[in-house]
Amino acid sequence: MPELPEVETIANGVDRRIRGDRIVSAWFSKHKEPFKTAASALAAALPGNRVRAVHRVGKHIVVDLESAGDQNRKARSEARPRDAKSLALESPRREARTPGRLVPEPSQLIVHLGMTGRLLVTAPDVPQAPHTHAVLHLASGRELRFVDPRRFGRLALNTAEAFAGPGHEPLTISPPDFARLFRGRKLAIKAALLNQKLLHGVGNIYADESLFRAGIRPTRPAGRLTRARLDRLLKSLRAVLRAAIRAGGSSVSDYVDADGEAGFFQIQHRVYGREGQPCRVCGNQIRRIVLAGRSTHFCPRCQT
DNA sequence: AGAAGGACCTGCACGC
DNA sequence: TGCGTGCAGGTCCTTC
Repeated sequence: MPELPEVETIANGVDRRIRGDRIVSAWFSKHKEPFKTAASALAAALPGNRVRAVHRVGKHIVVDLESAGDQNRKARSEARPRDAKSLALESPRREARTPGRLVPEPSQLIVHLGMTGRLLVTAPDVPQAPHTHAVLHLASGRELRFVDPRRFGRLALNTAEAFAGPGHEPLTISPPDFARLFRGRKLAIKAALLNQKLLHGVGNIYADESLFRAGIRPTRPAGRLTRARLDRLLKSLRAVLRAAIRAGGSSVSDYVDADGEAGFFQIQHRVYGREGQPCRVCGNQIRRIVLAGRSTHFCPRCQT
C-alpha cells in the first residue's frame, strides 16, 4: 500500500533510472480504461517527450516532460549566430502543427499507484508481469511499466501549470497551517488525516502510527483538539514519515528495477496490524475498530 | 457544505 | 481439494 514514503522512494528510484531518457512509443492495455486521461490521448501525446525529472507530490508520482518543441527551441537557442535560414524554419507556435490532429503538449505525466500499483523500469526482454496496463518504450531501450492488479491506480496528463496535488504536504506545512486545517471540523481526527484535500500523502498505516505516537485517540473530533496536541501530532507524523522514507530509501533502492515487492520497507509498527497484542509502551491490548470505513488500531490506555 | 457510506477491483486467508 | 466468504484500502461518487 503505497503511502507518502513508498511513493517518494519509488519516484526517486524511477528518477535515477529514466531522467533524461526519451519516450519513443507507448502501449496501453485494452483491459478496461484504467486511466483518467484516455489511453488514446496518452498514446498520442507521450511519444517524443523527454523525461526532465520524476518526483513526488502527495501520493502522486509526477513525471516532468519536455516536449519535442521545447527540445528544438532549446537546441536552437543554444546554437550560436543564427542565420536567416534557421530562423525561417522556426515554428511560430508550440502546438503540433499537423492539420486535423490537435494533440496538446503535455507538461507532466501524473501517476497514482492506488493500492497495488507498481512502476517498474526494466529491460525489454524481461517478461511482462500480469496486470501490466501501460508500457513506455524509452530511447535507451529500457521500458517504464505500470502494473496494477487491482486497478485502483490512475494515469493522467497534465497540460496546465505544475501539478500541486489536492492538499498540503505534511512534511512542509507550518504548525499554524496544520492546526487551521482541522478548525471547526467534527469528524474524527483519523478521518481528517486521511482526507487528501486537507493533507495529501497520509494513508491508513501512517495515520494510525502517528496518532499512537502523539497519544491521540483516533476517534477524537478533529476540531476539538488543542493546539498543543495538534503540534505534537504534526511532529509525530513527520517523524514517522521521515523514518519511513529513510528506511525505504535504503532497503528498496532496487524496487523499480526488480520484480517488485521484495523487501518493501515496513516501519516498526506499534499499533497497525497488532490487534490483541500488547502495547509496546504500556502492555495493554491494542484495539481495532472500524473508522471512516478503515480498520483503525490504537492503544486504549496510551491514546486519549 | 460537511460528513458518512458504498462501489470499485483482485488476491489472499480462512473455514467448512 | 475446492469452493464461498470476507477482508485489505485510496479515491470517487452518491446520499444524507
